[in-house]
Amino acid sequence: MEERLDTAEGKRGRITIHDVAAAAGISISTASKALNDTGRMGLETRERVKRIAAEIGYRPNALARGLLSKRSFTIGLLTNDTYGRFTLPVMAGISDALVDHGVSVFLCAIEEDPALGQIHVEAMLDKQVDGIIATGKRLDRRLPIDLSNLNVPVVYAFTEGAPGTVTFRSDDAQGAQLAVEWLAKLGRKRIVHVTGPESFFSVRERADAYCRVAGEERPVLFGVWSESWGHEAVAKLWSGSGEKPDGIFCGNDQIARGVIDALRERGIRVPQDVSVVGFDNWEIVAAQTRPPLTTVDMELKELGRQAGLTVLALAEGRPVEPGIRKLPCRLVVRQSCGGDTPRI
Amino acid sequence: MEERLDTAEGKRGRITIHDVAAAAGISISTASKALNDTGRMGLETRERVKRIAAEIGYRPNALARGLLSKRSFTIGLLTNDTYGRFTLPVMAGISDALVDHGVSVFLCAIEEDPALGQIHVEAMLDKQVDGIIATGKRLDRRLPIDLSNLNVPVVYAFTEGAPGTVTFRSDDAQGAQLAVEWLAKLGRKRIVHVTGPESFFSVRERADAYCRVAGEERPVLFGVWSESWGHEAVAKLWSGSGEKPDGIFCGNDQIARGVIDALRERGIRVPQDVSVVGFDNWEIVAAQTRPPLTTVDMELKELGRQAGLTVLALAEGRPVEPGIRKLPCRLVVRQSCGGDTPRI
DNA sequence: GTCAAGTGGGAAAAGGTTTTCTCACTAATA
DNA sequence: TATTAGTGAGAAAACCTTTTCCCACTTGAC
Repeated sequence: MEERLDTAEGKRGRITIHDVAAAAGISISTASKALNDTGRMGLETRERVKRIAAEIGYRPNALARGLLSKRSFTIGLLTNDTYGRFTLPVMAGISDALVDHGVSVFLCAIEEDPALGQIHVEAMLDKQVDGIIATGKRLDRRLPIDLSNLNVPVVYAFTEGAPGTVTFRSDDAQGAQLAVEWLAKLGRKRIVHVTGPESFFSVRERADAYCRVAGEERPVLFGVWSESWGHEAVAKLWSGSGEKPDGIFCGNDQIARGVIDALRERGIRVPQDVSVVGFDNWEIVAAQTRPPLTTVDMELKELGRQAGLTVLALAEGRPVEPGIRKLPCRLVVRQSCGGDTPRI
Repeated sequence: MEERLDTAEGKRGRITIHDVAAAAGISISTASKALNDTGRMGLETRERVKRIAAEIGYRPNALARGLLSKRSFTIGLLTNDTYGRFTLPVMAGISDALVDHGVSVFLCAIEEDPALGQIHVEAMLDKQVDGIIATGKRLDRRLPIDLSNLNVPVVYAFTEGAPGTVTFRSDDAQGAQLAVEWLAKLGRKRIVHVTGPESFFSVRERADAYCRVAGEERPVLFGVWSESWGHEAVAKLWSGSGEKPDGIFCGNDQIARGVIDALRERGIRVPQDVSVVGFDNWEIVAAQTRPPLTTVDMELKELGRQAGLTVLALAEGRPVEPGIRKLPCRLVVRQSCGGDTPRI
């Protein structure tokens, strides 16, 4: 018995459906139909074929299948986020959503190089990807390559998309609101916002939401995305003679880190004297600050998951309404604000 | 002219070699041979075909080609490094090396889940990947899945491989030597080593090299991979009554960051009083410390590049000698040690 | 005993490409 | 003139599946 199977496998190369058919003593069409639960045949035949296929370790060749079905069960993920801080969670979400559907993901990091982008896109199209997801490190910038006239569906995630397409992004206004409301709920009255360059769309969006919730007159300090700007901002805030803040909403976790360090250096206690909230929930920063940082998570993994399901829907011809979908952020409570809400 | 081309394209779906043949008034075999520079034909015919193919935007279908050639021009990258700190540079190197050869990369993040790993490996095999590169976050741990009996070549990068295979890793001993020699060259005499858990192979390897260069009697403090351990270690070192160190070689950049912060809090100047070297060159940490961190770079991108070229060689049947290849590290000089060497 | 309907299964085409073989024709040689 | 050698190009097979169509056979009804 075993020997017969070995002989069947003994043929050169991979096991094909021919081997299954031969081992079961039937034709390849019947074998195919048995394995795919299509066509008509005796239940007993069907199950025998399945059993034999499993025994000899048959796995269908996706290339041949794709050639016929015009579906490769493959999608491309294009990113210009070299460092991968945003891309990786998105990628994880996509992969997570699609692995059940047998879809694999090509990852192409194209930096800011249009030529490289072109090469990767062409390679993906040659490989008949069912769709492409474009992602980046900035909501208000496009990838350095035009994806609008491809004959495969394109979905944008965390990067600016073309008109008439689907774009997923985080709801930064809602995230900012979450942060400021949390500070307010903890009784903080003199809240300030220390954030990145005003040229970033999401900076403006977060700042606007902050003003809406905290009050128009509350100060916003624009700067750069670095710890040192956090230090500097604290120096600025504490240099004047006026009232000092008791809550600081930071534009990202790195700034928050700088702020917290600067406060500690001044002997100001976090969270007793001042509460600090970050943005991004970049674990590696947020969890290592002292105290660990309460921060806003953009749910990038969920964003990736939805982008994955959407590109799949488009690939299968299901209708999807174009537009920008804003996904809600989530507040991750650690210890930089005080408050007694249990850790999430 | 344009209209004729449009009509040619007007057929349903993608442009195939049939369209090229039709447009050129020749058979598909001749078209194929013309485009691939094989077979015999008039030079003029060959060039005309190429020109027409370019004009109508023909691109060969990689699925069909792969079906026949048994090469999919696709490889799989398997990683359990969720955060991507090590995987991303490796990925960038692989992609960089292979894009010229028309090879695309499937990225599969499998966490520590063997079942998920199995699913991804099977999906990759179904898609006829030409090879697999396994990478991880730890040199001395295997991925949670056995890749030894696949009928595609497997190369290991920054993770422990199976016997008889090719494994690429960084030369941690050489990297540690680089760091300690640099401290010595700057005149530091009382060097200590603050590092991660002794259970890590690379920790032991770096520590051994450190002892060899700095002297057997120099102290090694094992701990964990975190900033807070860096703080703690400084507290330990400065709590005793003995001579204080003037050079600290840290097991990674996060520890170094903690060490530098702790030193500053004690009013000890870096680099004037104490020089600090890190390990990993994790830009986001190393560049944000104050002062910026001199650290050892493991050249992961180069490692990825070599892994990519190796798996390609194996896929093409070129012989590759099995074994462990250690790639040299590089010292990245910033400002945490002093010294007048220009920034690299 | 004929017809219709239903059932189990196979033959063949299709998908796009590459490769091997074969053929027709020309030019050069014997 | 008859043979050879060389040249340009096409037909067909192969890669592995899926799917459509068809065939042979059985059963039940008339």
